[in-house]
Amino acid sequence: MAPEACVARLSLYARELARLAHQRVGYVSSRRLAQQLGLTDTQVRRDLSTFGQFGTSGRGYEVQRLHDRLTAILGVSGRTWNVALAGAGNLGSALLAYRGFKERGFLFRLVVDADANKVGRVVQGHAVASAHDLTQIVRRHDIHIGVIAVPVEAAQAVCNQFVAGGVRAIVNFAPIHLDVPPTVWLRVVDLASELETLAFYLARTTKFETATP
Amino acid sequence: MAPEACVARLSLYARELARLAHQRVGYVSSRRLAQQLGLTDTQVRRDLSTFGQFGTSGRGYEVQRLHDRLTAILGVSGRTWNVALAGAGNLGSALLAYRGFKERGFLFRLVVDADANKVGRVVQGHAVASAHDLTQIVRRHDIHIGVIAVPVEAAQAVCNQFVAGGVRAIVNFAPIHLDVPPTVWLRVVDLASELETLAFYLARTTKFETATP
DNA sequence: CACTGTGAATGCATTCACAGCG
DNA sequence: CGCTGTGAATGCATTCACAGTG
Repeated sequence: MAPEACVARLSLYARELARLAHQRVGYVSSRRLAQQLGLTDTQVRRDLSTFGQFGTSGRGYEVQRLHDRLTAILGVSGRTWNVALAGAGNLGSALLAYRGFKERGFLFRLVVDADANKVGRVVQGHAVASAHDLTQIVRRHDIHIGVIAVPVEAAQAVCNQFVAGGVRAIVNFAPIHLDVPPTVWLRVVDLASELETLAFYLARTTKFETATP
Repeated sequence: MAPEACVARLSLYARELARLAHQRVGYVSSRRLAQQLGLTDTQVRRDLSTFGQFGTSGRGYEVQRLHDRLTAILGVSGRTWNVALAGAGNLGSALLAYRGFKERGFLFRLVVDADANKVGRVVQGHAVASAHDLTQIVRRHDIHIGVIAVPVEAAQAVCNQFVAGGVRAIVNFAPIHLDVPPTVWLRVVDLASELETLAFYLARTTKFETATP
C-alpha cells in the first residue's frame, strides 16, 4: 500500500490539475505544481512516482492525462459513492450544501437526525429521516461512507450503527475518539483542536524567520 | 520548539482530562488515557514528557492538575483569543454555532461577508459586517486568529487582508493552498480531500486485518 | 537544456525495552 | 508490584544529489 502521507496529497494534485486543465494549460512541471500547492518539486515527483511514471523529461506532465490517471487512482472517476450524514444541525447542513462533494461523485443518499422536530423536514434539499433503526436504513441504502456530525454524546452510538450497517469508511466531526474495528477507515476533523494548536504557537512566539546561518 | 505531532495531540489530552475531571476521576494512567484516545501508552508518556514531568510512579497523573498544566501550555487558560470569521455562509454559520470554541476562550469578535445581502443581518447572534476595508477592521478589533470560510476565488485576497491587518494565525476551509508569509501560522481543513482520501482506501481493499505472520 | 525518476542520506515520529521510583 | 520517564532502535517521510531522457 502506498505511503499514507502521499495518498493524502494525491487529492490536492488532482484538484490543482483540474484547475490547470480548466485554464487550458497543457503541460505542467513538478516545479510549478509544487509552487501552486506550497510543496517542493522533489516531493511532487516522489509522490507521483509511487503510482507510476506519468511525466516526460524536459516537458513535464500532461495536465489532462495526469488528472485522469490520478482521479482513477483515487477511486473518484467514473463512479459515485453513497454517503450518509448523521446530524442535520448547522454543521451537517453546511456539509450538505458544500458543492465540492457532488463534483467528485460523493452523493448524500441519506440524512438522519435524532431530534424528532427535525425529522421530516427538508434541509438543503434533503429529507431528514429518523435515526431510529439506523443500522437497517444504512444497509438498505448501500451506504459506503458515513459522516458523523452529531453531539459528542451520540457519536459512538451512531458510529456503531454505521459499522453494523456495513459502512467501511467514516468521517467524524465530533470531538471524541471513536472506536472502530480495524476493517473500517476513519478520518477525523477536529475543529476545536485546530484552534487550540494555533493558540499554542501564538502563545509562544511571534514566529521568527528561521535565520539561516 | 516541541515536536509538531505532539503539539497536535496536546489538545486531545486536555480535552480528555477535562472529561475525566468532570467525572470526578482523580488519577489516570497513561494506559487508560491512551485507550480513551486510541493511542499507545508509550506515546502518551513521551508526549507529556516533552513538556515536563507530571506523573507519579505507580499512581499515574493527577487529572485536574495535569489538565490545568496542559491548558496553560496550550495557551488557552486564563485568557481569550479574538477570532474573525470571513464568510457567513453555511459553513461559517456552523462555525459560529459551534460551542467548543467559546468553551476554550475563542471568541468571534468579527464576522464579515462580501455579499451585500448578508451585510447587516445577524447570523447565530453575530452581526455581519461588510468585507470592505477588511484590513482596517481586523486591526481595529485586534484579531488574533482569522477563519476563512469563503469561496475559493476569494480566499487568497481575504487571507492577504487578514495578514495585513496583523493576524498571525489562520484556519483555512477553502480548498486551495494559501500563500502566507512565514511569520503566520496556517492550518487547513480540507473537507473534499478527506473524502477523497477515504475513497482511495475504499476503492482498493476491503481492509484486511493485518495478519501477523 | 529542462525536465523526470530514484538510490542514498537525512531528519522526524513512534515504538521498544528497561532503569528507577512510590 | 504498577507505574513513569527516557535512551536506544526502528520505521516513515522528506530532501539531496544526480544519472538519464526527450
